[in-house]
Amino acid sequence: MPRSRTAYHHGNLRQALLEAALELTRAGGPAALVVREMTARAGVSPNAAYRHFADRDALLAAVVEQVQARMAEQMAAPARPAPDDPDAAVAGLRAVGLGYIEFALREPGWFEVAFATPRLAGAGDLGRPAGSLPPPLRRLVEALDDLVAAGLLHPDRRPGAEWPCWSAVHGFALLALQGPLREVPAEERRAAAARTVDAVVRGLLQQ
Amino acid sequence: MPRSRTAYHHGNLRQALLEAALELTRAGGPAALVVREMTARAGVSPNAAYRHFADRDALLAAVVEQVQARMAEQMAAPARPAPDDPDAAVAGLRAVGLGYIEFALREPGWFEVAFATPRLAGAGDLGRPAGSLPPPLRRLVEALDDLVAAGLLHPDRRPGAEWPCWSAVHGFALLALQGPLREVPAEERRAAAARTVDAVVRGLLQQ
DNA sequence: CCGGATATGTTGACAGCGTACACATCGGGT
DNA sequence: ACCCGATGTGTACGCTGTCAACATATCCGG
Repeated sequence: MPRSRTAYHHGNLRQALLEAALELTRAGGPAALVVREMTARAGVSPNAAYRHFADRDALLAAVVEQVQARMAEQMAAPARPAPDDPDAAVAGLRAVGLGYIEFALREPGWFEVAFATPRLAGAGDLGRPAGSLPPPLRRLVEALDDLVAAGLLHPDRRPGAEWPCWSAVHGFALLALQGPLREVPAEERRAAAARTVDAVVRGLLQQ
Repeated sequence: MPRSRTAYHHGNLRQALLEAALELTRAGGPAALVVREMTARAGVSPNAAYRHFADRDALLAAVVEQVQARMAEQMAAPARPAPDDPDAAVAGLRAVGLGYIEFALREPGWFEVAFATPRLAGAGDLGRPAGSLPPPLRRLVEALDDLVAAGLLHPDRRPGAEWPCWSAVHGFALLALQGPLREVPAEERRAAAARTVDAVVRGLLQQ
């Protein structure tokens, strides 16, 4: 409810600024988050932003949060498999990995933003409070738990299983966005993505 | 031969600038490459740099080249295995992967620099001119070829085998440098690195 | 041996960036 | 009815990369 648009007080500028910031970073990543441009799009003077964010870093952190949420939404979310369906468990893990890569390729700017923070808040301890993890990571944790439930991954091997998976898809995404994989044709790239996910999943199951 | 140090003409400024740039980026990555600071360290005015580099991007490209060379030097280079030694071939591939990760952790700034280029020159076509590939990549190509020679990887599976390997170690390095893996203790991190390399190698061999 | 051409370094300036400080204006509680 | 805190504006500062004009050292042909 933006009540009196008195032309001086905006209503809820914070929201408007965040939307402008999302628009900017979508096209150009974190580097495209320029305070003056963002405030101009909101029809406001540059310094107005400082009533809502301490500095550019704080602003970026807020954008990161928004982007991570969208990322989780857009990552394919198939129904979790029944505990006794091994094939579905493996398929679920694969889907999480490919979803990660797909998001990165579809929204390069936002993907870069999602990691543009000194410390990815609360992802270091993969510990118990599963609900407090960044949403994309929670998907991965669940898929691995399902793998254990299906009897495909020994519980002893469960701790730390996130890292190989995350490493593979994260690395692939970056090679495809900023690295040499950008120059290979889309078809071949898609095959490479599938093979990468496949290799790490297979390797994980047999360790 | 820096002959007359007449205090106006430097001798070979280009080299001095590159060394200053390496020093700066070593500590702070590409973002720390500040023209004014670099020229100051060389004892010269800011604009002097423009006699040797078109602009900051060209300068960065030159630094990238230097860093990639150092990276190749520092990546463990064990003797290539005999064509009939499967264990040695696998060990070789593992060493390349772990060397990549080790370099990234030992020289975070330089590692970031190594990828701070719009297009990683000539890495897109993993094609024939093996000598023209960036040095770190060549190591990987050789290790995979050795795997084929040892009969562990079917020649049909050889093309594109670089991507899963590179993805895994690259992703791991970034998660460890800028991502959540930074917060986990070094011991655990080392184990995760080994497991990641292991998983992808194992997965690759069984595809 | 000398004198202009050329390479190389300096000076000064400009636009764009994040942001600190002082001031203007609006909305809500006493 | 008033005033006070929240919110937006204007001005300014230091930092960045980079351009244009100028100064100086080196080299090459007469």
